[in-house]
Amino acid sequence: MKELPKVYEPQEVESRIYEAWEKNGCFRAERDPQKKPFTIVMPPPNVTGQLHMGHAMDCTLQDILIRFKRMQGFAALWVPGTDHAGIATQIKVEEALRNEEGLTRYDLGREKFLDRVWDWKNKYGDRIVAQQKKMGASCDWERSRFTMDEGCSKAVREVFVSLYEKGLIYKGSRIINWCPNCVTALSDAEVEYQDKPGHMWHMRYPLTDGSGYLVVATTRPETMMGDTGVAVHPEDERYKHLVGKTVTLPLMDREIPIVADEYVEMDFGTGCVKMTPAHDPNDFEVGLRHNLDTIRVLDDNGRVNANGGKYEGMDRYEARKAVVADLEALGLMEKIDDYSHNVGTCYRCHKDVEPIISAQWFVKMEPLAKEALRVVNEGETKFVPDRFAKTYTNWMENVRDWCISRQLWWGHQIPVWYCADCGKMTVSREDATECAHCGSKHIERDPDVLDTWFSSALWPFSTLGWPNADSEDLKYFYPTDVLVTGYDIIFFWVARMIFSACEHTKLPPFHTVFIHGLVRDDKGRKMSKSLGNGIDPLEIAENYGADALRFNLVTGNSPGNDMRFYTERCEAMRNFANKIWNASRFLMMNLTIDKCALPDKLELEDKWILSKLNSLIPDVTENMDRYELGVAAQKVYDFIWDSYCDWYIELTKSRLQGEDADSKTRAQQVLCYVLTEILKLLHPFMPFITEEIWQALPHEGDFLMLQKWPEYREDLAFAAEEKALEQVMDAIRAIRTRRAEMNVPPSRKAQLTVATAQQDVFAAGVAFLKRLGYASEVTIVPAEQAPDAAGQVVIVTPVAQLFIPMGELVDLAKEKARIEKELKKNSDELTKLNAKLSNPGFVSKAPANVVNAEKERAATLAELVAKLEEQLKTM
RNA sequence: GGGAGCAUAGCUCAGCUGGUAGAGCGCAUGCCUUACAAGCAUGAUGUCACAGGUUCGAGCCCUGUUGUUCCCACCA
Repeated sequence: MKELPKVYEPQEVESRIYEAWEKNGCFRAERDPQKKPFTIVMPPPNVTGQLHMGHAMDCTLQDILIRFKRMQGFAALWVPGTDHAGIATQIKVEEALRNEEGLTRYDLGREKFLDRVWDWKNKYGDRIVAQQKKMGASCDWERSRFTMDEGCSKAVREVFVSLYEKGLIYKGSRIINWCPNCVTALSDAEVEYQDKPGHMWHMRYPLTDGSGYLVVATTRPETMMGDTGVAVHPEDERYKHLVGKTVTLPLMDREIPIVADEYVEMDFGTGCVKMTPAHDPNDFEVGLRHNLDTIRVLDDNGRVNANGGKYEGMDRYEARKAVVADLEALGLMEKIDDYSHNVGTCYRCHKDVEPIISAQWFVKMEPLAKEALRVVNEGETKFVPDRFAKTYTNWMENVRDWCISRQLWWGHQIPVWYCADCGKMTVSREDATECAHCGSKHIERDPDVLDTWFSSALWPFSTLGWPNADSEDLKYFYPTDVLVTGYDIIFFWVARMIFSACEHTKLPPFHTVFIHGLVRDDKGRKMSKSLGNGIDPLEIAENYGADALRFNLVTGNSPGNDMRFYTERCEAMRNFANKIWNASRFLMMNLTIDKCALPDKLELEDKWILSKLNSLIPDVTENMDRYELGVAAQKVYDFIWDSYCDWYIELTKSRLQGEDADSKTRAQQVLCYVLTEILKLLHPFMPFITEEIWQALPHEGDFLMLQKWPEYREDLAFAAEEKALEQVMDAIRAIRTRRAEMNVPPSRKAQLTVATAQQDVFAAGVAFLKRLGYASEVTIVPAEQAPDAAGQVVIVTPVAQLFIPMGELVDLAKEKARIEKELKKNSDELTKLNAKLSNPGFVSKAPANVVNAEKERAATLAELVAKLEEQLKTM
């Protein structure tokens, strides 16, 4: 027998096991008509990113589900892949370019720059995959995809063109969110609002006729050069008479109209609002209604442009200062209040976003949202936990058109060509060489690329071969089953996948969206680079083992809720792994059999553990089916540590070390059988250590990960035996408690007399009472033949009285006090119970099994109370 | 302004369809009992935020209150 180390060493085991799985094709999903498919597509991480704790959790949850389903006999496919992550990746490469060579992307030009990005992608693209492998991810790596690979690109092209042809993609000039730092448009979802302290400037705009001035209140004085009107509420008595007149825009000396619009709130500010249609979405709308000019005053870099008069060339913050100073100098600044307000910032660089009017491409959302809402409302796609369905529908009901063009180079370039001759657009699935309208060769491709999420939105079907309708994978594995992701990208991604799939495949992409929370640091803060409070999952895996990390990430929190990450908790999980390791080590040290089949004869403790295991199996399976992974894991944990290790192994020791060879073999068989079943139940959570141990045990088949998930067995339900042994265990616990209270060391054995009506049960438990109850000798007598209590310690359990002659060790007064305390506790409980049972409402309305259970409990309590009272009398 | 979550042991959190309040860590006491001191045994600690209601019975269901966190929208 191999000598195993006392302490489990995960590092060596994990890499070796993973390699073995991979080499033997354990992760490969075959299309098997005999099996049902089960498919998960992985949320593709940024190709140049690194695995963080959130990924680790996401990865673990998916791996648990996929391993569970694989063991249940499904053709389980987990499609991995990475995302090109437009802005993020481009920024990184630009940074490197600047730092290493002092160049900008413009210095290189588009083509050469893109070559650089691909180099970067090829260099770092495998890093995240390696990290996922460390976590134990059982993906089908051969089906790995990238959002810009050929197939995905084809899908993107197809979707763009078909949406365009249906009129669901259009180009238009709208107010969009513009990041002057990233120099691109952003979608609404990519803007994060932050409360920032600022000011409310009250500025005087003189009436052109010289009859006074209006005061407008604004938080953004630097946009005033683009003002093309002042709006007041039509009902506002203060300003009604001025509507139709004009004011002269200070500093620009331009005459602009005063218009009436319901948009203005009379109670806010001064009731007069400056209108800057080119730089504010609301002003833009008002501008449309009143035919106001649109004057853009900021350029793409956030600097004042030629329309900004003398401020041209200043950046937006300089311009603000200058405008304010000039107005003050002119006596036009009425007052400045402190005012904090929400400012939109770029989700990438966190710089302030500018609303700017710009010609961009949009997806028309309303028609798409309809079906996307229906599938969720009608339950074709369910959210777990279901409260997130509300988050989803809320967003979908109010969704605005999606700005999909980005002024970047890295991404899917928009498949539209503009003709220099006829001015028309050619929108094409293939690269165009001539104008589709006039045949001119003078065409130029739209330089913009698509929002990264445009391609991610197609991920569930583009990875399976769509738009190729003949794709076998698509036919077999699509629609997928479960999508696992954090609640933070429901809008970015989940929503867009659902409407895209509904539109292009006519099916919802998955039936379940399993949402998890964020992993936070131990103080409850979000882990972030800027705070420097991130914990590297790989470092944790290195120190405690990937199994321990995984277990930590799924236990102790419930679906959809954030969790705090405590490194100390990993220690506890590592200890658990070690516990299993040592239990297995013990078993292997005692193993003389080469098969784990159950014996035909079972003893009391065998039936007890088998029966408990038997009820654990459907219990855990049900939790898994309901995505209550943490609860399932906890139950397996408890069973292993408490039932198997602390009790069953201890109960078998006397047999393993005893003379009876048959009994010894049978004990080994049951130990081995139960351990094997446990390893299966635990495998999805802790794949490495379970596989390692299973390989060392007698087994059939090649890998634990390909074994069949345990099922309930009618022939292994032993309710009576289970209950019987519990009675002995109760006695053992009672003895231990008393001895501990009296500070008797375990080494000091004592004689034990058991007076009970359950003589058979206790007879079967003699060995246990000796070993675990520290009895030197055990005598069992009928209940009515209980010995004289004088000079003995008497311990009362509901089914037995235990007598131990160690009077000299006992402090009588203390003992009496203790019994009185116990008596009180039990009689109080009994009183409560009796009150309940004499309540006619309870007896008549509560279900019969509940009433019976309570009656039974009252009976045993009454017996216990009587015995305790009797015992007190003798003292 | 709209929506959602959370409030349970000293700390972090579980608690499934209402039926005797749990875990891990920490704490206390005793044990090197030849699988494991990363362990074993035993123990202490709860007005389940507050106030009502439904029910025979509420940590769980309903209403309201307070505190707290988050999401969405956004008034210049």
